Amino acid sequence: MINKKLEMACRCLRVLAHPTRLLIIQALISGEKAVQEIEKEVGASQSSVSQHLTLLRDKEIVSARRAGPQVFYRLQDPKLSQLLALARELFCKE
Amino acid sequence: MINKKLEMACRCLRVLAHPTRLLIIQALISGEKAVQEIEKEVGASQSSVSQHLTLLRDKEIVSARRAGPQVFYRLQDPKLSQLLALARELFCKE
DNA sequence: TCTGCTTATTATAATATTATAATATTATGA
DNA sequence: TCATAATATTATAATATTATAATAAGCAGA
Repeated sequence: MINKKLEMACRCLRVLAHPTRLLIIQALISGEKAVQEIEKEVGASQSSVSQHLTLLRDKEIVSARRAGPQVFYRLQDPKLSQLLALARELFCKE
Repeated sequence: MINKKLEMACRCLRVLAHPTRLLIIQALISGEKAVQEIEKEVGASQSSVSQHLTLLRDKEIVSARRAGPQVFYRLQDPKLSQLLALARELFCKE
């Protein structure tokens, strides 16, 4: 009953289902940002943000580009904002 | 930064992010079903299905209706199938 | 190469989630 | 009330996730 695709979708959803990671994704909807900027926006520690970004990268939800000492992250698929909008509609009623 | 609505959306997403629970939701897209039918469709034990249904009920993702000895479950919001479709598009590529 | 800045990794203790087994509840018919 | 079928709850051991602290690694300018 439980196949590979279902497992993968679950793992991706689970990676989305974390407050800090949702904030990171929210921050990236307006465009790519360096880790430092993300840290400030979401208000989490360097290590924490880096680890969350690793999880998001592993699931190919975000991708990274190095520019000198900085690493810029961006969303892989703009459909992600649709997913977040739907989640808001469904789960943030009134 | 992290507010109540965000927390709630996270908790709901986390409840979605489980293989058995996704199968349950999938099974309910075609209409309401008794627990027994759900058990058969998803291939999980009585206790397991019941516990998963409790989590889904707690988050108001499904609702229950008792009819004699049976309890029928259904999806609260048809938008859920849109969410699943989007998740499939995003996370079940090729 | 040394220094400073940015980001990543590792280790770990605390907490949360899960599956299973056992038991309890609820409803119905004999 | 008793027996049975359907569902729910509880307890618990195994596993997974998380935040924090410490350390490492990558890059650029002096």
